[in-house]
Amino acid sequence: MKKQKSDVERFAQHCRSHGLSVTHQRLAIFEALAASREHPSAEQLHRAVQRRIPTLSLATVYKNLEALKTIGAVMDVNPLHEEGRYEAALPGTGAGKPHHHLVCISCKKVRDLYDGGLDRLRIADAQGFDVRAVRVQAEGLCPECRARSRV
Amino acid sequence: MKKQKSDVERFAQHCRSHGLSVTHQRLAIFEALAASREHPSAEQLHRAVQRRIPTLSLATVYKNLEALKTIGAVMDVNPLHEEGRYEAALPGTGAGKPHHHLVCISCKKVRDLYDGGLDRLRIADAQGFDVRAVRVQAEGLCPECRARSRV
DNA sequence: CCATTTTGGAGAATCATTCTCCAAGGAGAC
DNA sequence: GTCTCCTTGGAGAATGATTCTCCAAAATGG
Repeated sequence: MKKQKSDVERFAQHCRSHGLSVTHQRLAIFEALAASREHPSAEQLHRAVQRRIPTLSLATVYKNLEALKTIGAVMDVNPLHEEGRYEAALPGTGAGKPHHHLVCISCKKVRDLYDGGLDRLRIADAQGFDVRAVRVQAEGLCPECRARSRV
Repeated sequence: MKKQKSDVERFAQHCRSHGLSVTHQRLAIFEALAASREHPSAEQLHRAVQRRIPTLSLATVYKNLEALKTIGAVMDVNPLHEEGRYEAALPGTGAGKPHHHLVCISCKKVRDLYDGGLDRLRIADAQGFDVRAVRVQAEGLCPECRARSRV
């Protein structure tokens, strides 16, 4: 079909214009990701693509996801997945009250964000989920990393 | 000081009422977490508490964080930190437009959430951050997990 | 203080992710 | 198409975070 072709073309151009070659492994990984609405893990993508390319190694999936992230063709669902981060949750600890987070995309620092306006958010279409909490995560560069990147 | 004492008491009661004994390791870990505004990792907490309890093992920190999570005294900053999750980000892939996420706290499934009302959020006090993106994460039980938990 | 559970410490085991090294495959020039 | 050059892929080892196993020590309830 025509539409499919043009998506592949767009991807190929995006890669080439950023200096990445277009291998069939890379293309297959991207196609599998774009076709899924599951926000898959590297392992799930590996399994999916292996049906087409049985020799595909898991390390290749990781290498390609990393490469595609740097050219903006792929995103992490979450910027804080490398190690667990915790906060106290008992009243009196400061974290007892509802709050949100500022996350530095460079150094991964997290700051609390208290903003009454964000506490009244309503989810219009919860798709059958029983929503227990709505968290806002504002992602950007912290003051320290801004200063450092300006040097 | 009086205030300090009462926080410790509150923590001890919370533990006992949930069937957890109150060890000095557990208390020290909670105190270190409550005293920090850094949203520390397990490793950072371990280093902090070791100054008071040099023999404390890292495994103990993990075991206690897990135990305290189940009684609600501690929370993860992020429910998706066990493995990386990805999405395509090129126009035409559906993930190109701004969107938010519904996350199941039980099975960790992620669904896209398109809601124009959430795209206009402004951060009142960005604390010097250069905010690049504001993501809303609605956490709760997905339809499947709701059905399963009702059995 | 005694008996019963729960917990802590040490290190091995596991899981996700990254790295190393070499051979194979793409991209551009002819 | 063919020849280089450089990027990429595959295999498996290495690393880092987290969990498990096993036994001794400490907490709880009487």
